[in-house]
Amino acid sequence: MSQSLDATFAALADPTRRAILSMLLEDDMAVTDVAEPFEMSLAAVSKHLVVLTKAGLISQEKRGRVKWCKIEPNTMKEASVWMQSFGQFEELDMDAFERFLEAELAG
Amino acid sequence: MSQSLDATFAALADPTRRAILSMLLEDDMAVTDVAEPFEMSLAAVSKHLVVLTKAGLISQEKRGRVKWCKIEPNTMKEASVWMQSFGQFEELDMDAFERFLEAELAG
DNA sequence: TGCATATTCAACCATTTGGTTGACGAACAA
DNA sequence: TTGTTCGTCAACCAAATGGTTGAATATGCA
Repeated sequence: MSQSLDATFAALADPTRRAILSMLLEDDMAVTDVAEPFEMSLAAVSKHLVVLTKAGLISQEKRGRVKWCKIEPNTMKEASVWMQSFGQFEELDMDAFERFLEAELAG
Repeated sequence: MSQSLDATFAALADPTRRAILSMLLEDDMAVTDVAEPFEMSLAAVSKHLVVLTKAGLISQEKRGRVKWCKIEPNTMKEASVWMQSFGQFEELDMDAFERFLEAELAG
């Protein structure tokens, strides 16, 4: 489902979370492996993953003990297109544009 | 000059600030006029404008008593480019997008 | 001069954010 | 069963965020 731009941009505002997204671009990963390169606790990384999940930027699926994280590109696409619209379609009604995106990307 | 992605995304995470950017797409505006449609104090809007300025998303120029705000599209473009690096997005449904554009721009 | 307008500053407040630690439950392995 | 690994939860903390109000500054105008 389509997440809010608020949550998407807030999630992207943190460098740790952007790094996590870059890592997940390579491949799906378990929570412990996601946390490994960071100099913070596993619990902290786990919280970052919750933020990313709530924003719809990743999804998590538990198989056995292991919770796998994978990128959900649609949400980022929505934000990306919202941003590109500045400068390209300056005359657009942005409210209508947001409604359009929401409808398009929901499907 | 290039601002940090942290600041750019954090600035974009607030709906008031995105609304301000949409308004400034139409035209440059004075601080008081930017604040007018919002149900919050002028000081609060002034703070939002500081955030947008520090992020490089707008610039402000004082002429007489009036401080004019204008969009700086380059910063948003840089963030947009960062997102494009996640280039896994499927293309938007361009037919639907063009129908939307046509409808919007006709009005 | 004296007053109104435009904007910011300063102090304050409640909430959110990003981190910590220790305890916990769930799943595997011996 | 016993122990180990995976991940979250709960409580706590400091700092940042988004808002308020009232005072201050700076410009323009009569």
